[in-house]
Amino acid sequence: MTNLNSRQRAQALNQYTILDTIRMHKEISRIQIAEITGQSRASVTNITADLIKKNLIYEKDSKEAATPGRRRVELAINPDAAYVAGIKLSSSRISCAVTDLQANVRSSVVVPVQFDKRPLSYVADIIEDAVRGCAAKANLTMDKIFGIGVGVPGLLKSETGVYVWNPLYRTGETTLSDLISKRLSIKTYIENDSNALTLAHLWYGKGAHSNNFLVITIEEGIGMGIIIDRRLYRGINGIASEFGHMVVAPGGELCRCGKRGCIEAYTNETAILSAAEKSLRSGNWCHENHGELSLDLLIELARAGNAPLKSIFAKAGSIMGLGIAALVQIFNPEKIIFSGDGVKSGELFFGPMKKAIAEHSNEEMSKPVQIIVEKWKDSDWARGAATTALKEFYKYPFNE
Amino acid sequence: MTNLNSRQRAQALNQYTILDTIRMHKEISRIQIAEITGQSRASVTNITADLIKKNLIYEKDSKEAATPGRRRVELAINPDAAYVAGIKLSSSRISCAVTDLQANVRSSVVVPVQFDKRPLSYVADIIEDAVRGCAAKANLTMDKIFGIGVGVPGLLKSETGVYVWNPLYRTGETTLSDLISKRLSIKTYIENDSNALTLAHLWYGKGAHSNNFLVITIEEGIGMGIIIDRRLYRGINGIASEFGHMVVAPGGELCRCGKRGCIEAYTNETAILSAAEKSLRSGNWCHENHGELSLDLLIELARAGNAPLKSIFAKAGSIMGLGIAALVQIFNPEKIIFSGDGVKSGELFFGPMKKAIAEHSNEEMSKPVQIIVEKWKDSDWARGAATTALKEFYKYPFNE
DNA sequence: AAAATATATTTACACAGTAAATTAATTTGA
DNA sequence: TCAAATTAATTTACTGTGTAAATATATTTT
Repeated sequence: MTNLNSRQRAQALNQYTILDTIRMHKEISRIQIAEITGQSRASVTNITADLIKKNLIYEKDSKEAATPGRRRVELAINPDAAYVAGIKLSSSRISCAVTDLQANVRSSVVVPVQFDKRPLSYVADIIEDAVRGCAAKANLTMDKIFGIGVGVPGLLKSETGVYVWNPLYRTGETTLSDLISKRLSIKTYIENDSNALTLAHLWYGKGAHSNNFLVITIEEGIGMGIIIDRRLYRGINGIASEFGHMVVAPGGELCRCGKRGCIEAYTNETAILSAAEKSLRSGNWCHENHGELSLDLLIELARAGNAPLKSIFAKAGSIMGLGIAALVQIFNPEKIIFSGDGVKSGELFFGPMKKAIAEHSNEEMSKPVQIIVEKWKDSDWARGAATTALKEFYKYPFNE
Repeated sequence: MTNLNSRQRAQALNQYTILDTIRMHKEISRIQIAEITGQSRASVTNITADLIKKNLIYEKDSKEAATPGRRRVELAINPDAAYVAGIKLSSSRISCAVTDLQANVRSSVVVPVQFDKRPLSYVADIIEDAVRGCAAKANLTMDKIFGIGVGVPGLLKSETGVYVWNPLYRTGETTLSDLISKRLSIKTYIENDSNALTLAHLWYGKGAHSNNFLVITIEEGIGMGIIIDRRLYRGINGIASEFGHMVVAPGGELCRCGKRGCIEAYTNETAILSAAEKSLRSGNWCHENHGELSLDLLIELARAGNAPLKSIFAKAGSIMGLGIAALVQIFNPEKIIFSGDGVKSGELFFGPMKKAIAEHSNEEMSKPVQIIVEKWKDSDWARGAATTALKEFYKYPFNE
């Protein structure tokens, strides 16, 4: 599987390039593949024949076209050639999804869970059940699941799966990926949750046709993924892109990471909730009328015209904008994609953010950047995690 | 030269890999090359034979070794196989250097120049003279000069050489690289000065064995170069890494770029000089005693114990540290290299900077980073620019 | 139905790179 | 001093991917 010599590497690359080209274009003829990849038609015929034999791709019924000459036969990935599972760990729950080769979610489940008190094996138990349940729900036997991707918050060295900083469970000798792969006998890949989601954007989302972009995730934590030349950048220790804990206000608010003035300390859900609580308490607000304070409620009130709340969102947005401006100056990216549950605050947050970006970055750099706020779906995290496993599948589909 | 088919591309890659391996290791035997590149011994023999025939490399006299068996024949780049010229434009002067294939400076000249009043052709004239002079000084005829690299401050799209923002001369329709290549009939490459210097570090300097690092240049402007996976990152428009104009103090000092609170507005030579002048004027300092105010003088006075001056350097260092901390969080780089004339302020500046980095970044990320302050040589800028041309040479040395 | 046109496959082959054998250059030890 | 041992480099014989060109296939146009 590994340790190929230079000729085999060149061959593997040609094969991978063709498969990747088909995946990216969804439907594409052999001639187009030859043009795009620079390989000869004969070669494309051979390699695609191999892929068809292995059931990874199939020929679509050629559609009518009013041009003379033989019709192009469109090739497409067979989404049912294999499946993967994706797991996302959050502070309060574990989400699981099973997807096909095109990252279509076939089934998903969410299990509420408390991390802090239980041993890691308990977490692994829940994940095992979730994967089995998810597979069953999608009418799949476990042997159809090619791999499992796990997305976790915090800093971890992605090659080894070892945590550097972990907000969820106590870090021990065993890694979660080992526990899971042992239980289910399925290869398991662990990755920072934002990085995994970024890969999903690269392969199937708004970044499918971009080479350089950033993904910012807004949830309990503020995360980032960096795509450079269509590859995920992880840094020297695999712990890069800790954008949320970049300091924008030296000596400012205390952050849960221990530093002061981090972006996260102003922009995550907790920060907004606690600022809102303070504001509402000082006003004539009656708590019982609305029950538990939630982000959804705050958004509703702010949209209805509550000025102090509006300014809380605006301040958070401005701080975010200052950080994003720095990223714009440094990366000159094609686009910045905002994902995660936190995007629901919408223009309350992103309006002021965009203003701050314009103010704190050079026009030449900020104007061409596309700011994309994704519509968020609950299974997106787990789907992102699944992509981590999909990536491995596409890497080595030729050696059984 | 371009437009190779997939087989030719694979071949070119193998050839390049071997040449690159020799360059990186300075001296290396065929067996080692085979091991490192994963190619067969036979192949290495063939390709290196080709390189020897073309005079790009040569066999060193094998040295004595106390091990049994036939001695390894060390191969090395022939530095005299070709030469390149490098040009660096600063606000007050043009520096030129001619280097060999190993980036050794063979000769260099500096020409004082005023940009603002003259047409671009005047600049090109000076450059032409400088290159001819430099070549003569190194006893080389012009046909030995393979290429010219020009390093310029400001934002420019590197493929086209077109300026986006230029602090030196009025930007017109013609690009400087076109003017030069026409005059001398030598292929000319233009690149942001910091990027060029960063390439020099990657190929011949402190970054020679690192895959991911940053270079910060301190001069009139604060510049940055980003190396990711041994490649220079330029961003989507080729204008990335504008670190100097990242805002760290919203609403702070006015910067020459028009924004407020940029790192450059606190840390470049002008900022320090003007802060110092204010401080000295308010004290009992006698201007005539010391002549013109210069950075060298300020450093001398601060080192001698002038507390207000010391704190000016310290403040600049802290601001830089805040910015660097952000880079550390985002990139998790292996090392950060500081270059440029500004490094001469030494610990006055870098001491407080390091303290600020530690304060504003997570320990897991800041501790492994190597902060390297380069000793600065005057010809380093021009040498960096020359590297831009060298890079192109190594890319295509096989097709004449 | 033949001509024109475009796509895909087959054929015949080139040649870069490989494995294995051979040659070359050394040290070690008897 | 010379055979044995050891390691490096080259040569030999061959493999097989990928290529160019020819051919087959599928379709529209006239």
